[in-house]
Amino acid sequence: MRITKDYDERRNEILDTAEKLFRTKGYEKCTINEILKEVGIAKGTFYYYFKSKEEVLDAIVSRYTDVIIRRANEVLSNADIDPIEKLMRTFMTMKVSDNVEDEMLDELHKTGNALFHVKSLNAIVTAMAPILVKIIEEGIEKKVWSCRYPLEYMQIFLAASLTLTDDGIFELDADSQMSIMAALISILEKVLNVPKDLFMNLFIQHMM
Amino acid sequence: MRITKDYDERRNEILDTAEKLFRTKGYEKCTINEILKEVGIAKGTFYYYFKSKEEVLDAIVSRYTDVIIRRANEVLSNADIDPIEKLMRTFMTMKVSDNVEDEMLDELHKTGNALFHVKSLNAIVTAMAPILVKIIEEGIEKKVWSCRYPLEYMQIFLAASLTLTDDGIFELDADSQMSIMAALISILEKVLNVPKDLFMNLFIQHMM
DNA sequence: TGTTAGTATACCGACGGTCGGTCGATAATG
DNA sequence: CATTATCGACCGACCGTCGGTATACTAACA
Repeated sequence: MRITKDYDERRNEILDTAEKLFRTKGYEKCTINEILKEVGIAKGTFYYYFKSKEEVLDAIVSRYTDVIIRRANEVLSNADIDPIEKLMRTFMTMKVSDNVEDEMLDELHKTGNALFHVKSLNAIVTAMAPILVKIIEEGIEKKVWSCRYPLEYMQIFLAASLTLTDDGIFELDADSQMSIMAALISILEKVLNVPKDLFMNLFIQHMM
Repeated sequence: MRITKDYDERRNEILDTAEKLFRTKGYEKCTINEILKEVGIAKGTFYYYFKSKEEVLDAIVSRYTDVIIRRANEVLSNADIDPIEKLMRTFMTMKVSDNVEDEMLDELHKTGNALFHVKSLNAIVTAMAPILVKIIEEGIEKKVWSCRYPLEYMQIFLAASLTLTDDGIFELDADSQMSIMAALISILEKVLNVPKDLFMNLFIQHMM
């Protein structure tokens, strides 16, 4: 009758299901009862693992941002690649879907989910900006580029790209999003004082 | 016993009260019953004017964005001032508190209000970007500056500044916010290909 | 021109139903 | 037998509905 499971297993079960439902219905619209029904547990069990609905959202946001941060740090600590390549790869780890998870993340934004957007935006900018700054500083030392406001530029870059490419906030078509990406890259070239189209050409290469 | 009022008067009464409460308690935390109690009306009356709580929020967002858009258009259509001055003034109309309303707007962001942020961000970027583009184009014609991606740069500028200076999303101190403003202005100088610190000096003058 | 019947408009508040969250009981585990 | 995990009835707060009512406006008639 009563099914007991390992703590982590059950917890992830709830997390996976909640994420799937948040993605399809949106956080606000999705009820806890729906999650319970889908997982096949009782109310009490849910609240044994999470103390509120919002805590589940936080956990989901963390799962994603942790992955992004980990990847970025791996790139950062790799001594074999030059700063330019590091910068490109770091941005790539945020956008390119090398697995299914990233597409799911896009879905989560679509459902008009303000809270999710704000939470992940904050988490990513706060954690990513310092990593990017280190790459910028590495490039300054190696005379690859120069930069007046490393931290602020990175914050601006991250905030703008995460906000403008979020389908839950702006419903821009693919062309418009590509134009914005091009503009962002050109800004990056300008603030780092590198030759025009240097990053853009590399970006196109990376996309192939 | 029963107090009847003019339609617009009652509607604004509800709007004013709701805004005050959203500002002090936050949109999510504020209940409709609290609004009713404060205004001194019944449930039915509220729903006679608005079909949902969210519709009230939309109306409040519109009230603010409409003012900003109107001011921006006034600046745009003024033939007596040059593009540089137009650009500065337009940005000023968004940030400088020449009346109390703007401070109230800041409060609304503080309460950790994701939905309000997303709604106003969308409204402002969508409406302001095209106006700014016209100013940019005017400057291009008059050979004041040049610009590769007018629309996209303005979208990026607006999205970044509105997001990063929002106390409800990032809790940055005054110094950090000023640094970001400085970085944003320097980006503006770079994307418009004007001399370094041109806008920055004008900005400082405007602040005096 | 004063009266009244009729209509549109603004307003009321009890009620329904949903949903997030609590809690004491209880089954499995070791 | 103690700890851990699970259960589900229950609670209270809240959003939104609905049938009905008071007030203001209009027009027709005396």
